[in-house]
Amino acid sequence: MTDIPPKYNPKEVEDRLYSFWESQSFFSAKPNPSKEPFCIVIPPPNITGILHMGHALNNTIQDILIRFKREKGFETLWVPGTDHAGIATQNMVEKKIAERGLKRQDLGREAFLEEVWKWRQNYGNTIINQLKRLGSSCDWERIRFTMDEGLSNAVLEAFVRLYNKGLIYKGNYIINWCPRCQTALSDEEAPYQEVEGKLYYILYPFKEVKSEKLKVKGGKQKRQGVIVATTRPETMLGDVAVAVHPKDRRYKKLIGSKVILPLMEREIEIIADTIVDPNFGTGAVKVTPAHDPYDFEISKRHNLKALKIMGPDGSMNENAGPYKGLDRFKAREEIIRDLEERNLLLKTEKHIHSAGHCYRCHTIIEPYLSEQWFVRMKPLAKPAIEVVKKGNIKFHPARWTKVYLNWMENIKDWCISRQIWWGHRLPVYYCRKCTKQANGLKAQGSRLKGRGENEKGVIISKICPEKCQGCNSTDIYQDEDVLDTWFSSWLWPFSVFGWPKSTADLDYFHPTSVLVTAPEIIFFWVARMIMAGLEFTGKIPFKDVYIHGTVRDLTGAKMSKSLGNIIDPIDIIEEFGADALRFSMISITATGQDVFLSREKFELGRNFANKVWNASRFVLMNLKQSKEQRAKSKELGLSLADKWILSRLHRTINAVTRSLDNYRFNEAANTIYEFFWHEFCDWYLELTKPEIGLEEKQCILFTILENSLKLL
RNA sequence: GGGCGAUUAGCUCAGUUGGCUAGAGCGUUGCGCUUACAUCGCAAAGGUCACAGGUUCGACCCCUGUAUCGCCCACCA
Repeated sequence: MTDIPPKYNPKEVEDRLYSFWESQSFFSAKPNPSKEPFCIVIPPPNITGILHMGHALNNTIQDILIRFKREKGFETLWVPGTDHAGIATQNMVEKKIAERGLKRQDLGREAFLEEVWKWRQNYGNTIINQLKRLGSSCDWERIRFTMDEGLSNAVLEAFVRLYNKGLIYKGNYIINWCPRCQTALSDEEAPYQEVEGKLYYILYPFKEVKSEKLKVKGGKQKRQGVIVATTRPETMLGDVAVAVHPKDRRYKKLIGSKVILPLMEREIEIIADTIVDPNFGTGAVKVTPAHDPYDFEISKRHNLKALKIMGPDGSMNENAGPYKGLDRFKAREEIIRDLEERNLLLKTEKHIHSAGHCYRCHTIIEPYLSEQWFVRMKPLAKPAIEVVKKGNIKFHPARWTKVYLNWMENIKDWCISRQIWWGHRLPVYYCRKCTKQANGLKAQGSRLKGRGENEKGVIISKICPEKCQGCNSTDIYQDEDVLDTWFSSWLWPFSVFGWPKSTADLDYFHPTSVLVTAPEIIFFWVARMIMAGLEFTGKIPFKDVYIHGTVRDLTGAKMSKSLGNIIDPIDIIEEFGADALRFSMISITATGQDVFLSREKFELGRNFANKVWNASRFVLMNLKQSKEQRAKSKELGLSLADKWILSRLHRTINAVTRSLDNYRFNEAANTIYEFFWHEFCDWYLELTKPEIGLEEKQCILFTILENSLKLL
């Protein structure tokens, strides 16, 4: 803004411009039983986060909805907050103390957590402040955090209830393990990505074949052993069998015979299992129960023991013989070299396959056998499928319904324990005496727990029990693990209102009205909230789910720090203004479509904001009357132009309302843009200039301006 | 392997109940500093709406198939 005319008093105009914002009491909605409320809970961004364009889009949409409903006279509430982001935050703080040469183990659990809370104190509000800068009209008095006392209480309550219903169990299974973060992850936290790897063909010689005599040439190989194909040769150290399809002619006769596991020189059996696809590789699969989920299944069917060859950090352990201590990828190299030396590596071919990656640090995850806690999901999914099928919860655009249902119908149990320190610690306690006994029995092979049965010496309780109910011992300790962050997020729509306590807020604002989020969050959060809502409150948590597109750069890549293609919303706010940012985003984002951003695209909003500013300035600088006087001069003769612009205004109001009712935000934005710029400014304002001194003209100008700003 | 989305002006994209001479922003060309705005105004050029069939009085929009690009999911040893 340069060259402001001298007669124009910027302060005065600004005061006028914003006066009607202030005249409305937006915030701190209170339960008002006589009115139907409109309520949104913000998808809690994580406390390590900084505002990115996805947030900007998401919050702008919510802000539009909430302001729209306010304008329509609803009692509105928009609850903001953050989640504690267990793994991400812990990584952040670990990095910070590493600068002092410390590991979290050096500090110990308690001192480390103090560091985390300190970190949160200093940095945890960054994103909240950024949301404020964006202009989100949340109820900032009500800001919530998943580690707050009330919300933590809800987490423990939920765990105990599910456990008592037999919906939480502990078990030894293959889970996704991040060797860098050294914790278990849920399936959703380990998204599959394509990796260019290799498929190694390895000969497992028959028992009778002396390995020193091996001469591998041409067709002779088959007579000397079985060839298996693998992408992860290092796991062969933990092989306990070779599996073939029972009907595979090539191998039928071999079932039951033995081969020698190379390098380890162990005897393993050839077994038959229908899970094996005869058309892949050689049709023979090495079976590594401790390091592959499907091999684990096979091992259960054939009663094979699982042999773990890797430690939690992804390095080889004492079962790996000479490879002990090597990192998994280093071990792979050495094993390949050793196999080559022995003429056992027959072929290597390029192979593109998918591997899970840690969603926090992008390390390739390791399928890893370990004892974890799980939520049994099928029973929770059933009612959550029904409410969507019945239309009690609607997705916008509707196509996401199918995605949701498909996932829900194939849902797997949810691994909820994490081997980190920052988070809600499991409300699980053990009596040292009883568990010792139980472990003794386990070692003798007796089966101790069934589905939902209490393991001996295990106490599930929100508070630490004073003594063991079994043996009265007071030697009690708590499980070391914490819960998946999403185990607190899935309670969000009612935990923010005080659940499990029954509160007036909960009664009035829950279920909420609409949930606005990105597609990748459907599984993480939306589906789980629906399940939790039905399970714990008996109600759906929201009626509408609006799924907006993903923000991408011009090449279509998702914006991410690692790609370096981020456009920082704060930069845009500083250069163009928050209104320009928000208006641009909305007007270029078609319903549910991904949005491809570049810096230049924000010029659209900047230019429009500038137009609005100048038009407002022009109207207000010519205004002579007070608001009260203007109200008095209502009944005036209207010219054709006056009637025209007023009719266009009302048409615009109707069109914008209709668009917003149908979640068609870009349409609404473009409607008001078109009206304000090309009808109001280009025509009416110009037409009025000669008569600007007339009271009735000023009156109409002000009316149009005020209503346009309200629409905007 | 399954599911989904996209394909419209030089560029980026809108276009929901099938009825237009198919629209916008940016860019381009010409003119314009008329006391809100050059982050502007006026005017103009620019499209066989991916391709091939079909339904219909009428299709950018509905149906079938093809091609290209992208995304998500899946037990790719």
